[in-house]
Amino acid sequence: MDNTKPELSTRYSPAEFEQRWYAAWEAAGYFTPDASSTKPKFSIVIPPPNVTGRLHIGHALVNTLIDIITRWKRMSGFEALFLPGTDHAGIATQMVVERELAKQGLSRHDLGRDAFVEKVWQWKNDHGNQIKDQLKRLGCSCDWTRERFTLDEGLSHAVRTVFVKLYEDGLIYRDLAMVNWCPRCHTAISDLEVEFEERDSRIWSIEYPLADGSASLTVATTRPETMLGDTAVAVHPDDERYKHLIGKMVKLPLTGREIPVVGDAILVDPEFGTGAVKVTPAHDKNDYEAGQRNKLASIQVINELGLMTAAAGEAYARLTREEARTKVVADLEAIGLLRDAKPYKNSVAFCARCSTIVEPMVSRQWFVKIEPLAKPAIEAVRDGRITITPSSWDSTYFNWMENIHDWCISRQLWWGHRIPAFTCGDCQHVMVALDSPASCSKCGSTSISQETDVLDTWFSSALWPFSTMGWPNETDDLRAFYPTTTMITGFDILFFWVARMIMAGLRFTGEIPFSQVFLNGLVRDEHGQKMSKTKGNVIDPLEVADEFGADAVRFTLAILSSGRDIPLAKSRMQGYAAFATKTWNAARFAMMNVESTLAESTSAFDHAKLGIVERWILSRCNATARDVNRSLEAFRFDEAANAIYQFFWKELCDWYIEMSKPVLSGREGTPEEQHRAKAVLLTVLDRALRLLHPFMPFITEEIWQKLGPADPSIMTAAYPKHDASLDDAEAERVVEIVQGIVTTVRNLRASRGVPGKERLRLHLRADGADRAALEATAYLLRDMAKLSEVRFDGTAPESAHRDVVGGVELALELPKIEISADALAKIAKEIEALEKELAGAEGRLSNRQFVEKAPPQIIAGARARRQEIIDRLATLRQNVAPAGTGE
RNA sequence: GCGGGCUUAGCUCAGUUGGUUAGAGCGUCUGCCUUACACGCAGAAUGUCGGGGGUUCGAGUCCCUCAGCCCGCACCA
Repeated sequence: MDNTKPELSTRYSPAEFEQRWYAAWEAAGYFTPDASSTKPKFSIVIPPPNVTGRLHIGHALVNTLIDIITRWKRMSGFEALFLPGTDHAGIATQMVVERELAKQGLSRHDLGRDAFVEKVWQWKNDHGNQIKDQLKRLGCSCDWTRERFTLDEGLSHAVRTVFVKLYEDGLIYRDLAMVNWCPRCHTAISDLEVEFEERDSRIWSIEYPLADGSASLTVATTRPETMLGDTAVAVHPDDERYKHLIGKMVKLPLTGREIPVVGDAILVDPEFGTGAVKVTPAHDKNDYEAGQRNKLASIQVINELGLMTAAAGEAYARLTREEARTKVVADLEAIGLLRDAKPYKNSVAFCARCSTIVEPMVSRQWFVKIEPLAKPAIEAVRDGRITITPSSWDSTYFNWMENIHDWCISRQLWWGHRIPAFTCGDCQHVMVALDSPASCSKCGSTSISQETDVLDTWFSSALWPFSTMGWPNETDDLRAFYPTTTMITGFDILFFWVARMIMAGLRFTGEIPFSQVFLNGLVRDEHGQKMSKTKGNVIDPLEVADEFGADAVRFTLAILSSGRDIPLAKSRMQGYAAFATKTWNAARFAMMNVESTLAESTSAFDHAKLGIVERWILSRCNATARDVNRSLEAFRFDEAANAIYQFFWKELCDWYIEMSKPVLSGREGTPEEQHRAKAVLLTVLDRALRLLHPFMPFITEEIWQKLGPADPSIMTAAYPKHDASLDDAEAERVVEIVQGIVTTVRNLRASRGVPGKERLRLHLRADGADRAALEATAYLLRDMAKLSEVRFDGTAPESAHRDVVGGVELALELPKIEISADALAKIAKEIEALEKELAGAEGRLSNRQFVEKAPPQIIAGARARRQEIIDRLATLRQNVAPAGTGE
């Protein structure tokens, strides 16, 4: 009770305190959990963003949700770890640096491998902190002392360890295979990194004459340029039209090469097209397999850069695929062998990274034999050790895992984990080991060279939950925080990342990497369109954080986060910035009224002596704590945020603060009551701020600190939990009646156009406890409904307007203002609706089946409702009856 | 082809194990500067819950079916 009352500035200006609080929290070490703590552990690892990237709204969403859960757990008594870090993102990062080099007219080959890699590291050191600063700006409570990078020495060691183990277990093999090749990235990519898109194209029919000139076969293709590499024509072995041709030779147009007609029941569907298929084993997956079956030659006519090779013929060599296509079609037409070129829709494979058309290419690559890894990973989800939320993703997960293909893990890049395979220069013996062997284990030669390929970035990401904790070493962190508790990430990387982490975790740590997976939706614009720079509908999280405050951005993302698509608009953020302002102003009001600090006043009131309004708000606050905790348990961020929003704004501000004003100002009640009201106001504000803190960390800390708390920071204060002893059904029931009466009177005033300053007289009829409670709170009715007096003596005049609220009959004396036609029509409409409902209720209650089968409480509810309708109809009819004829 | 999802107020979405009276935010309309807040207060309007059928005493909720939209996987001569 000093005279230095805490104060908040009159305006909410998040820029004044958000960054200040982040720095203070970090400096105080609040983000850094203690692995040796005896508290229960909660841990979550960040989905590592690309180290060269900038934070986009999708990152903001995921990390906000992670931070909400982490802060909530931390306040709920857990030793909580939010482990941050970044991903080296092989292709993307290499591309960025190559683009930089290109500006100087250089390619990576001009620098050489070592110098180029050094250049990328330099780039990483110069630009890799951007994401970090952006996460800080959003308030993410990451433990920066544990920050990791997928190319750190520790994580690289984990990658090599895993590679060696898988190799030794026979789960990694190197083989010649048809892979997806990106001519632009100049590397193989995995099936997942290929995106298919429907394109309007053509299907060309080409005539292939038999070598003996006796006849010809017509084949169809969507890629005429590949005909230069055809090594056979296939027909179905049972096809009566063609079976006699099997074994004969065809003269391949434009090249003059003779190729055989083969029978292949797998490749050819006799119903499709002409029933004859050209076979290009070097450039088509199915043709490659058919080539193996039929022992066909393979002629590579397209090279690693997507250019036609010498084998395609001098006329076509060095043309691009597109140029070759045009020329082949023209040349065929010129010699009269092009039958037709019909418009055709087909799905084209693009590189997910650079959108170049992928070229199927045969090359020697490293693969992971995935089925043995997938099986236990399927089990872990099937038996519930890992839960996926929303659960509708289960079947997608199973569907993919059960039909999984071997994973191509080698990339022809320079930036990444170089594959720890070593080849003897003399005997070609291949050794896979953590470190470079000094000599060949077979022939003793010291001429050893390491594999030049690097690993798919996702190979290292798959280890992230344990490699970041120090695995394969038995570290304190690994013991304390692994398995992690929760994984939150976008559903788009369920296969890329989540599934692979589960497989890797089970295989190498023998444990699930996390027990809960929450898959969040994808942020779209307000019309559901994907955000993209070209469309110009991108919302930059940093920009909006500056405009509305990081708290508003976080709250908006949380409250919109349900669903697969998250339609985001700046106007929504503006709306929740208004909520922050509301919070600020409510706190200002409280501070103008309270007389003690939070530290002094906690539980400084005797609950038994509290008035009904105080009991009510404490009960509501308690129910909100229950709802918020329950929603967060279920990852229903939208429900949780909404529960706080509704409680804070509607119940706390619109009702409780208004209802407490008469007592707080001293107009009503005793000094003791005033004292208690102040204590309750402070208590409820404190609890509300704590509930809100995970969503809006900055504003809650700024306000809370001004309240003179006992704890050093709200982020380490206890999160409110439901306390059954604070549930007060009776207070809630009574206050609901009070609210109902106030609302009814306000309604009538508005619909009758009663001027705001005119005070009206209200008559109430209630029994026993209700009457006592209403008499005790009559001052509230007077205040909030602008009444001159509230009477309980049954002296309401005939002309008064009647209504029933929660069993309490009310009669309002209205001035002689004609009921408007609108108001009358409204009442008539309501009567009509009630009559309809009454008929329904009566029909139901007189239905024997309903009475026999429905549960008792439903029947009781129906009876109560029927009575309510009857009462209400009576009052409504009375109100519209001409004066004097009413009963 | 296989698998999954969506269709609820003008817009964007909630709606737990079926319980009859379908909610929120934003927007719209009306009246208010009431001593925390006009980024505010009070009040109001709006839904054949995509169409049809079924199960049930009772369906937005379960089943079937039709239509439209979306996503993933596979295939595409």
